[in-house]
Amino acid sequence: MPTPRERAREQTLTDITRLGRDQLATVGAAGLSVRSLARDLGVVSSAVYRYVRSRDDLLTLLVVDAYDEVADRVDAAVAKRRRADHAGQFRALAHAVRDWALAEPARYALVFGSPVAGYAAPAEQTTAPGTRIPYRLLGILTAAWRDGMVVESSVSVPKALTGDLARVAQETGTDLPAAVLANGMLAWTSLFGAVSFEVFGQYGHDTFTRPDQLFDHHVDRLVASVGLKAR
Amino acid sequence: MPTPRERAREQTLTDITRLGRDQLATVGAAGLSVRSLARDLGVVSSAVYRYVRSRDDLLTLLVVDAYDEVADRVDAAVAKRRRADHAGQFRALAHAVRDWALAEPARYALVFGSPVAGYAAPAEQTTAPGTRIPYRLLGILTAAWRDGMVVESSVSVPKALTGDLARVAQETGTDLPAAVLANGMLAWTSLFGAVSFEVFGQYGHDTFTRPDQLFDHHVDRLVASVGLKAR
DNA sequence: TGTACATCAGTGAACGCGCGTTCACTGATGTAC
DNA sequence: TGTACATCAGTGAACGCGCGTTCACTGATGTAC
Repeated sequence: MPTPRERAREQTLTDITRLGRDQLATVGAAGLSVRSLARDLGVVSSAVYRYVRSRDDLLTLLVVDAYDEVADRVDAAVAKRRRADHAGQFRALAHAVRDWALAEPARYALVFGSPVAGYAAPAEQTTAPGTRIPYRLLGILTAAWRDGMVVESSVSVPKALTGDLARVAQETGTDLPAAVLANGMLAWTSLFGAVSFEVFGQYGHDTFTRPDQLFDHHVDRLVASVGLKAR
Repeated sequence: MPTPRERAREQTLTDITRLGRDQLATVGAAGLSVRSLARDLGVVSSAVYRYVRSRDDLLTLLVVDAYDEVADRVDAAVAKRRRADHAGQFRALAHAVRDWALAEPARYALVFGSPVAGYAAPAEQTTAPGTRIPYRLLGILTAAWRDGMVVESSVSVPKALTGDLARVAQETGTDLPAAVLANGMLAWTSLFGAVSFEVFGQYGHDTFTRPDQLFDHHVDRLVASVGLKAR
């Protein structure tokens, strides 16, 4: 059982994360400041250093927090679909990413937008949470493939890519053929392109009255492009 | 003919733009500073205010500069292809964007990445340069359509989008059918998704030994998805 | 061509503000005997 | 159960640095007569 001190520490860390999220939303990652967070926390600035080693460390905390939250949403959304409904799972993943991104644009920008100048996310801490969504996508495609629910692509993959794709397939333990794996990666980047355009306002704010419908349409096309058969 | 004073002013504005680009590359848009730019320029900080009204104004200058430079590269690349080679023009556009983005990641991030916290680009100044590339893409597709070089899409567009698409078509003066226009927009967002993933390092820096080949493959798929026939 | 005046680039000081990080410290909480 | 000691959260001062913007000014360049 945790001691009162341990519980207090846990609580303070939670508060720091929450206030850090708020700061991201108002001043952005580059403007994130230990001193200002300390003020919000009602504590002297040096006290924050009991919890994070440095400003960069605080940023890493928020990066991991953001990655984990989107991935949790994705997992929850995918889990609601029937195991055999691979296309539905793919759609659920896409919509979960979009919904979270629209609700949390600053945190989306932190992990999927432009890099923060002068900050490099430490791979040991961010790789695992950062790869959860692509791994989930890969898992959905692999299951669909095993169930015979992927129409094999007639498009041939350039020779220069087959080596890399074979390595990726081996590292991730999938038995997808190279062409399908490549399609999956393209769908993945296209998905984030669509979400980024909408979240970052590239479309112009009044071009589409129903951006959700445009997104649906895009996802439909992506489902088709990876060859996922409807259930 | 310009007076020496006018030429000097022109030269200083050019220097400010160049030094601003350098700052973007090292400290990012959020870190861009009038004082530090003044130091680089060898001048007292208040002198810069003879040339830009404020820090935000400086940022706008750099946004316009970046938009215009990519668009110039795109125009030059497209112009090298034969008028009837629509698919080739599309590919040229895509590669010009990617080449520029890889050469100028900070400026690419400024205009196509996450928004800069606390800064809103003034529409009057940035809309025209910012729409050059999508307009060019639209022009390529429209010419191809008129030449009968687009296979009509069998995909139907959701009803909720037809109104918006008709308005876009009218405003831009294209006679593309809604389905092709929609395909063009999706290709456009997917293109920037692919470039952003590569420039922002989302793939992991050693996943693909030949990222150019992956991009080629992606562009091939986009050409097919909009229905552009090979020449 | 010469002179008086207007324009404008750049100076230097100032205002009021922010930042990350270190360090010696106080006092409360936790633990081992 | 009580006491001595260790741990650790939070303080407050300090270091050395940065920022945007305004303002009265000097002196060079440009222009109108």
